[in-house]
Amino acid sequence: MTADQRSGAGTGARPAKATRRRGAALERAILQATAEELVETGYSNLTMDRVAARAGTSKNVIYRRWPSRAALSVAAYRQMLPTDPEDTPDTGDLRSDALALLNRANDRLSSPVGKVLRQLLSGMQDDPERRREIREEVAPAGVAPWLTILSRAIARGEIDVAALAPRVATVALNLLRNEYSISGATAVPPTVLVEIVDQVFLPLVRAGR
Amino acid sequence: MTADQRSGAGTGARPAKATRRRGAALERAILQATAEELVETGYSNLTMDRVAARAGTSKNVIYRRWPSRAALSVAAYRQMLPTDPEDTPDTGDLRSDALALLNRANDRLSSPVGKVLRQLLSGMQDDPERRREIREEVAPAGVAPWLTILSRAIARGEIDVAALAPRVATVALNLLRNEYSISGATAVPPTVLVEIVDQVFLPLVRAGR
Amino acid sequence: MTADQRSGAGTGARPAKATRRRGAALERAILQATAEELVETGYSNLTMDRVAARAGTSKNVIYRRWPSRAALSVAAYRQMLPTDPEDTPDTGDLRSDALALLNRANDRLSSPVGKVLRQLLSGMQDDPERRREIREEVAPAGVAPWLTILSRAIARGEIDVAALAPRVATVALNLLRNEYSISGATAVPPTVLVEIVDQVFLPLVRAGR
Amino acid sequence: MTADQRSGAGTGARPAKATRRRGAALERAILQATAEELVETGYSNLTMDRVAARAGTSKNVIYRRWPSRAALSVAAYRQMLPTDPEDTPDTGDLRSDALALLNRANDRLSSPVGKVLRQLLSGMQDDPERRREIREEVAPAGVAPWLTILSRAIARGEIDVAALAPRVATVALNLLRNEYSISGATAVPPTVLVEIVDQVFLPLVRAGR
DNA sequence: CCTTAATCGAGACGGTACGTCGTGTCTTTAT
DNA sequence: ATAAAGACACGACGTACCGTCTCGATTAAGG
Repeated sequence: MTADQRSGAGTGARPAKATRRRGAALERAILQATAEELVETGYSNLTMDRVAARAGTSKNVIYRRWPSRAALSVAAYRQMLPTDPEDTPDTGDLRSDALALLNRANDRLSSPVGKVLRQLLSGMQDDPERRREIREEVAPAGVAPWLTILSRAIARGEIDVAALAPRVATVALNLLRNEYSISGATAVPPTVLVEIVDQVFLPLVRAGR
Repeated sequence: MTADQRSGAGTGARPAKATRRRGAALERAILQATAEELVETGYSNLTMDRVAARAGTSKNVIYRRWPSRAALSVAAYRQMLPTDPEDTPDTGDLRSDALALLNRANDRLSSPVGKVLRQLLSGMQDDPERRREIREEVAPAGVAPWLTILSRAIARGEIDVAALAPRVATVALNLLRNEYSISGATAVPPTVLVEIVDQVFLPLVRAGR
Repeated sequence: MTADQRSGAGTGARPAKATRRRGAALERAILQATAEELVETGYSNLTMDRVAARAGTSKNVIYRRWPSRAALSVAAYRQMLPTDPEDTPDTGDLRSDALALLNRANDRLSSPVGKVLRQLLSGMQDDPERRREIREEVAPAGVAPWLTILSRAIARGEIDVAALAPRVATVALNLLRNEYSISGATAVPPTVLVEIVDQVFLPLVRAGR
Repeated sequence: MTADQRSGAGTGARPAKATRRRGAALERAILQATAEELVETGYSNLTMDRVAARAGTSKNVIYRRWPSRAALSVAAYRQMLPTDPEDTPDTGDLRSDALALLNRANDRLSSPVGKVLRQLLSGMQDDPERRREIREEVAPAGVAPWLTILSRAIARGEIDVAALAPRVATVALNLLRNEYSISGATAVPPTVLVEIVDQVFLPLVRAGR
């Protein structure tokens, strides 16, 4: 939250905001407040009243921009995503690369941001529109680096080109996601990641050799 | 509430049930009503008031048995599960067996009961107690038949004994579950099942041969 | 309550009021509804739910203005009081004047409004705040005309000035009130009024002569 | 509360009542419990559940004997009344006698028992049956001594026989009662008693002389 | 520069559902 | 047969949040 965003809210003689926010600045403040609420209380406990209060605005202003709690939350989630491009690991060894990628995915899913993501996916079980938004935002993000490390392994002659098939390339990621969808909030232990890589991922990509 | 405010209950023209339900019979009626509400309106739209009305009882009676909407719903879900033992397919061909099992799982997950299951898992993101209940109820159910068909294939010499490793045996099921957790409410098309079996499951179990 | 449980209000086929009531207009509507309920069902059977329904609003709105059923009822009672100034009888004869005043008081106490008053006084036995409100609103109202007719009688030389002492001037009224507090709901018969005037009031005010 | 009334209520391993009470003993225990609740929490906060618990019995047993909370409370109130015959003051002076009687009435009305009485009268505004019960029990009690002191004053030649008229004889008592019905819970200050006697009672009974 | 239309902030409004409490009735078990 | 225990069906409580609305204050833009 930027410092000028809210002047002494709650003080008896309110000094009156320096200037009334509009447009983009206001929108950012609302999304920021929503993001904070999402992290602190979770999606299912997020209320429009609290978001409005935290952002120093009114529900009216929020509903003018987003039609529902769900839409607002998805919009706020987008702001939470890291924007820096991720560098794909390149150790020269497929197993190390895969473990690195899987660990990174695990870190993200177990981070506050990941927790929010899972809550959103859950909370929008019956809102296909929002689900699509989230899926399109998130899903593709993870596939590319796997294709990269597989391509390098193919180049090294380690595995066959068949491993680039989407179902094969994403198998580790999908199994990890599945762990979360079953286990709920807690982080997946590293042991499981090793199992996924050694018992499923590596045997599979090497099968076609 | 001041006590002189009390209304006389039961003076209306109630049909007056033959005899007042109690204990198990009443419990069954409540779970039945809950199950119907779950199928008709979904978990997130289920209200205690409606369940009570539908069951012809009062919220009081419900809260005496289950501490929350979540607990009630999980209990009702249990009643919805089919109780007949499932016969494991045995076609003499591992691929056919796997497809049959996966199709059956898909049918279940896309059925009303499956829909309810997914809603429950979603709605209890932050209620580890209920999650555990569901997981324990549901998860193990699906693994056994996979071990069976794999054992037969091993006996036939089709695949290696390594395929009995839990992560390997459940890989198809887990990938299917993952499809649902991503795609949401809609059923997974048969094409995907075939892909999972042919691109992942079969190559993997045959890898150790 | 988990927040994903939220229902959409207003989707039904509401008639949709021309314009939404606010402030004074709304307040009047609520007090009107309360007054009607008080007369129809009595204070002890008055419920916030019914008042809200009758006024076409929600309990929320009522509780925002009045902290309790008691406070609401007292406020409604105020609206029920006649606002027109009462003309003091002046027959030239103290006995006739007194009987006229006492009859009027009896009529008021036995009217629906009077019944409500008595219910309120009863129902707020242990709410000193509300009692004070009622007392201040109601008690003084009745004393003035008695002082007037007594003053006239003094001017006529009928009685002594000592009759203006508060305890003396209000004795008839207080005895009438006492009849109600003992007898409960029913009206006090005219015979009693005559007795009070002839056996107590007149002898007393004439005593000092 | 008699000692054998309740054995270790609330202790983990209930020792089981020595013997199960029946008939009169049970009835007394219930009325005793009711009386205690009336004094402690007041009529409007008295609940059947608590009475049953306190008496170590069940609501069923209570309802078999008394049809309602009101009837039970009135019955319990009767048990609270002092049974010893009251001695009428005889100072040889009507004013002293009257003040003594009025003070005694004031003490009773402001005592816990008096408080209960007023609550009952209030709470049964619309239960004529119970009101009658209370009135018949209580009202006559107070009149006799007033007739006694007035008779003695007549014998002394202090006042005229007309003072024995019921309305006259009870005027002080009724005015005191009225004070309570207006002021509510608080005790009436002694000043008021003196005023009633000196400004109303004495002038009135002496008027006919 | 001054009007004018739009938007903001604040909060009231009409609803639905919550989880709790007390009523008076009913059922069961044990004395 | 009745006591004790407690479940049952009902209605009301007071609170929370929804999504809509009204209202005055502020702000940007156009004549």
